[in-house]
Amino acid sequence: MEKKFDEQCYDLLREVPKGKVTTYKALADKLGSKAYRHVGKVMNKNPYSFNKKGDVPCHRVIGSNGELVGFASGLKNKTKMLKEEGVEIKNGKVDLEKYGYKFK
DNA sequence: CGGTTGACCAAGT
DNA sequence: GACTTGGCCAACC
Repeated sequence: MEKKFDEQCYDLLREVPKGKVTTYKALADKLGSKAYRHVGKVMNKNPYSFNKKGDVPCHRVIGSNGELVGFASGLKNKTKMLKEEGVEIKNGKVDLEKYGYKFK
């Protein structure tokens, strides 16, 4: 057990390419847990912001239904960033079928 | 060790 | 269709 659940979340998140998004549920599920909540909590504290060396695109993480749930810097900002990356957002929602990244 | 906390989710009212 | 409740899991105090 080298990495904590938190760090695994970050690692998985780093895997998400630009222009794609993932869900808290997918992350937790991929890690073999249902700690959706914990993922968000960790992201909120996120020791690595995508703006820092950690390069963790926390803004690419959204709700399970493709709906943007929350963001420390403001949901508006999150939406904007995603749009900048090429993700089409309708009414604060993302098309998971198109932009939802699937982990291997 | 027990209780609190979360950027959640699904179901119920 | 908007709001409330319960549940789930791991980290933190």
